Amino acid sequence: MENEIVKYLSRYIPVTKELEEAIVQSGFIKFFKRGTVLLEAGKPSNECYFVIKGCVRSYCFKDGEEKTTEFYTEEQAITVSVYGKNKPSDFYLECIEDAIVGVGNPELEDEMYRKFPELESLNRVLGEAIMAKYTEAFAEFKMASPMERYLNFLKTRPDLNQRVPQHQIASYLGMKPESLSRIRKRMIMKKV
Amino acid sequence: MENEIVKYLSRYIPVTKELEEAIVQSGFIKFFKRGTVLLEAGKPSNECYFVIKGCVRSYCFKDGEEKTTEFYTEEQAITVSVYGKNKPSDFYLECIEDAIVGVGNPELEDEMYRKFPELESLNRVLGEAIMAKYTEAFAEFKMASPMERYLNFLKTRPDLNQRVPQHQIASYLGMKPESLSRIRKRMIMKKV
DNA sequence: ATAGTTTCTTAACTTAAGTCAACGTACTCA
DNA sequence: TGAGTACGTTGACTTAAGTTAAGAAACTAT
Repeated sequence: MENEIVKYLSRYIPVTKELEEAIVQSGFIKFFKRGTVLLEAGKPSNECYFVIKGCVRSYCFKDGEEKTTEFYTEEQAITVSVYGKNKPSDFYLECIEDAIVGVGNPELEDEMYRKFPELESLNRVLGEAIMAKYTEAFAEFKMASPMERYLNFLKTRPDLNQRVPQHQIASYLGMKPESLSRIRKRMIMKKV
Repeated sequence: MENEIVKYLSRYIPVTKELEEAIVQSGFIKFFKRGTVLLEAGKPSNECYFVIKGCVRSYCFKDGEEKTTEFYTEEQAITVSVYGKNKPSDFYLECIEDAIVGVGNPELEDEMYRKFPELESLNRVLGEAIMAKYTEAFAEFKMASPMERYLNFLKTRPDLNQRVPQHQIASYLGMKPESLSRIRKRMIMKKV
C-alpha cells in the first residue's frame, strides 16, 4: 500500500498532501513477485531500494556457493552499493517473498529533495541511525561464537526464522548449513 | 591542521572562505594525546567524531575481556552511537595515537547546516557511501575464514598492521590472540 | 638500568566447525 | 500424482579455533 510509506515518514516529519501526492505520482512504489531479481551482481545499478512489505535477500557467490549476506524486511533501507556510481554491484538482490519496494534513482531523489528539503534532512538523520545500528550489529557478530550468533538472530529477528530457509540463515550467520543444524540439535539437547 | 579538513571537504564541494572560517572558529577541531578516552561505555554521548589525524579505537568488554571492534584512522567518520539520543554508549572510544579529531554536537551541526546547506547534502551522500562500504565489509567478514580475514585485513588496511598491537587486531578480526599468532606462523611456513 | 608490566609465542588439550557422503523428507511442477 | 530437485539431518573424519598455562620478548616508567 502507498499508505505504508506515508505512515513510516509521518512518524518523523509532517507529511503534507503535496508530499503524499508526489510520492504516489512518482512511481516510487513498486510491486514484485516472489523470486524477482531486483539487482544482478556484476551490473552497475542506478537504483536504491526501501522495503515496504515482504523480504529481500542479498547474496553473492563464493567458491561456487551462494552466500546470503543480508535479509531486508519491512521498513528497511537496502544498503548494498551506492547507486549513481558506475561500479558493478557485488551482490544480487532477490525478493524471497512477494514484496512492495520503494525504488529510487538519482534524478527522482534530487527532484524530491528540491521540492521537499525536509526529506533530505530526514534521510541524513535516519541514515546515521541505520549506520549506528549496523556498526553495533557488526561488532556483536565479531564478538559472538556461532551459537551466540544464532541465539542473537532468534532474539533480534524472530520473524525471519520462520520466513527463510535454514541454509540461507546459516550463511547469513557465517557458517555451513550442517553447523547450524548441529547447533540447533545441541540447543534442543540442553533444554531437555 | 585545520587545513586537513578543508582539503577533505574541497574534494567534494567548493569550500568558501566563510565556510573555512566557520569551521575554524567553531572549535570543531580538537587535539588529543595518545590514551585519551573520547567516550566511555555506559555514558550517553552528545558528540560525533571525525578522525583527521591519528587513530581512534572503539572497544567494549565481554566476559571480562576487552574487545576491539573498530579502528578509525585518517578521514574516517566514527559511526558508533548516534548522538542526540540519550542512549548510553555501547563502546569506549580511545585515541591510540596522538590525534586530531573533529568533534561535533547537535547544536553545532544544526547551525552549520543552516548556514551551509550544502554540508548536509554532502553528509548524506558521504554517509550513504560509508554505509555501502561497511555493508560490503560486513558481508566479506561473514564469508571469510579467520585466515582469509587476516589476509583481507593486510590488504585493505596495511598501515594498521604496523600501527596497532596484535592482540587488538585479533579481536578486531573476531578471534583470540593465540589464533592470530598461529595463523601468522602458518602463513610464514607456507611461504618458505 | 632495571623492575614490572604487557604482549607475543608455543605447547598440550578440548571443543566445535568444515568436509564428504548418505539418507529421509519436503517441495515443485509438469 | 509421481519424478526430480532442493533441503535438513546425521555420521565419520579432518582441521583449526578456544582454553590454559608457561615462558620469552618488548615496552614503560621510575
